[in-house]
Amino acid sequence: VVDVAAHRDPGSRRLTLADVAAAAGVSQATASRALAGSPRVNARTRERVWSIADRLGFEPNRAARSLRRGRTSAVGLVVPDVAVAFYAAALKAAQEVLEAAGYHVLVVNTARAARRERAALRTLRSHQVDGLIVATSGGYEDMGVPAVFLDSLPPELGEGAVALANEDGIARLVRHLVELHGHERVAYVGPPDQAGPGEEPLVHSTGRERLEGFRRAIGAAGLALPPEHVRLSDPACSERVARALARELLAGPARPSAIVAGADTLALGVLEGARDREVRVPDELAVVSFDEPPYADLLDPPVTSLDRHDSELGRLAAQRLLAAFEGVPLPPDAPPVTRVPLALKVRRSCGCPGA
Amino acid sequence: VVDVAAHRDPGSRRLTLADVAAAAGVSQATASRALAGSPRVNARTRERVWSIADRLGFEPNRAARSLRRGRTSAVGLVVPDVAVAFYAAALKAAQEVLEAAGYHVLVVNTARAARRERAALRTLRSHQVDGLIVATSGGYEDMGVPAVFLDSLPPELGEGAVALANEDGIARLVRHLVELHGHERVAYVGPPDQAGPGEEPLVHSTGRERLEGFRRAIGAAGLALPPEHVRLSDPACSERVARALARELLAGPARPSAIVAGADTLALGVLEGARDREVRVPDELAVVSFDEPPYADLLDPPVTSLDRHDSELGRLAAQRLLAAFEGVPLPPDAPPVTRVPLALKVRRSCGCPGA
DNA sequence: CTGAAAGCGCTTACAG
DNA sequence: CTGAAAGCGCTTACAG
Repeated sequence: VVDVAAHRDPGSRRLTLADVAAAAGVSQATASRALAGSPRVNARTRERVWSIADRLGFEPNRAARSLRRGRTSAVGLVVPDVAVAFYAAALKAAQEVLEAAGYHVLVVNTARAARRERAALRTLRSHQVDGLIVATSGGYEDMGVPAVFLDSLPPELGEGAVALANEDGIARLVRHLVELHGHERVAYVGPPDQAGPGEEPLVHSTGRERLEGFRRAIGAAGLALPPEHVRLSDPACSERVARALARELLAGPARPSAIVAGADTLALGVLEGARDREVRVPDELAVVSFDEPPYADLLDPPVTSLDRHDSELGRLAAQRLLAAFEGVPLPPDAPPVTRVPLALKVRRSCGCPGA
Repeated sequence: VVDVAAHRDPGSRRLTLADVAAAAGVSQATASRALAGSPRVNARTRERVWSIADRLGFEPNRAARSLRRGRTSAVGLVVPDVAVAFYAAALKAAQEVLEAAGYHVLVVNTARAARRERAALRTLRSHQVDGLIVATSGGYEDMGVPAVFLDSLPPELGEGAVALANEDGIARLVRHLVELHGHERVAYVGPPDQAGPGEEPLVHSTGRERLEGFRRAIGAAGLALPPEHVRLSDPACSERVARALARELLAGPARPSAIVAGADTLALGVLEGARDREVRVPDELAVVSFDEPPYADLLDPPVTSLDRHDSELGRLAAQRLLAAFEGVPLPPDAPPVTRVPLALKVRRSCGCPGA
């Protein structure tokens, strides 16, 4: 029923290389070489072919080229949710790098489901993508194609991986609360540390790293950590869940004096939960966030958080993939995961006077 | 230099239909028909081919299929900036609809430059995309492929267009300020009403519609509108520019008592500008926003705005494109542009007591 | 119901 | 420096 061709002007069959070659009075082979900028073609001929192709508005058929070459100049980008600012920013940055190198990008959403991730990967394989950038939700399997991982890491690291300095970042937040503000009852609301039941575990998943970072930092500070002061959210880190968790945390008698949120959406949920309980931030409760919320300065109160490097993550992953394409191996002494360090941006939610 | 093949295991040439056919003991033609679910193949044969293909993990080569069929089952999505929440949400929704219908999506960023948009469109044509969804920045030209427009509209409307009810939305905001709060000096900070110099004009561009909507609503309310009370931002609607514009608006003697922001980022900039001038919102200045800012409830003050329909826009555009693929024309009496109506969400920045 | 064969539009050894 | 020809992996008239 689909009739795309009908949309085109009646006689205007799509232009092919043969048309360009005929118009230029050369063989198709020469036309192909000329357009590819091959040095094995006369400079004048090349100019002529170029100008004719340009005048006619010729664009080579990529399907034909891909079929013939056995590669597509396409890269698949697999993300849990493009509508999340973090992934959108990473995608944009990765795309800029890849497009500049002549690759185009196929984006697929997995909705954080391992099964959908596997389906997405198969689709991308059938597209013959030359490589993958994957923010895995636990469904990654080798497609026989170079893969670079972003943010969340599977057991096997493929051609490389780029992630935030999760442990170190959490430690910074905890130290600020403890060393500067003297908090002793610090609770945590963070992303879950494992995939859903029945899904592959993420050995170095972001959630686990942040959670372990928190435990370690609290331990290093010599503080007690009652189990009920550690709360994990749903995988999407939804504000709604964090709000409920914060309400629970603030209900008991051993109420924390500070909360570390393991993601910006969780921090926003915590602020709402505090408001629900009429607990004033920062006077009665300090709140700090791993990721910077959008417009952190305009929030009530402005939220102290680590700075964001979403774009940098995307850019680095793309660069790593391009390096893999060119056969540059990971240096043997290089750490398997490139870690992007994070700095603290102090605002008012922690109790500091703010900017 | 690129050697993707080297990544694959030595002997494991990628599986082809011929392999499946051989394993099933049928011809390639029969295997093809079986996998396509053609009724013109014996049910038992079909089952056998299916199970073998499944066991082998066969995925047909899309480049070959596209080349043969003359269509790709790919749709191009052209947006100014995927990292902007509005486009990210629209993209996600469009993608869900298109993937469910067997299409995949190529996303291209234009960075709001008409020239980059033209380049993107040519790339997509060379991909032989079957259709386009375009949030144009003024560079659209017909590629001989069905196109549906999203949010911003070019002179010629292609197969259809989906946009927000811009005029009506602005009118709602103005009426709320005037009729409920009695404002008489209402200023406007909005997106620009035309493309940059030297670029094609956008006849129905979002910026122009909102601006005209504002002028009309102020006129309908019988209020004066000094020219200096209308300020247009940069095309990206950056917070920084809006902040400067708000500072200017609030400096003069004829200071407005209310500001309508034509986009959420502009509203946030206006809040910052007011803070810079130590003008309290909403006590000394009411602020309302066209789009809802992220976490509007947590801002200081919570921002009164129209509700968002980003996903709906994407979904509708995708559905319209699928209809065009199936040859469903726009009904002759249908308006050329589907308008999504917007409702007011009252919070505190307008002067209302809030929720 | 099944198969042999042509052909989609490129690129690239292979000759010259 | 240029051309004729093969072939990438599918799908689909055309025969049977």
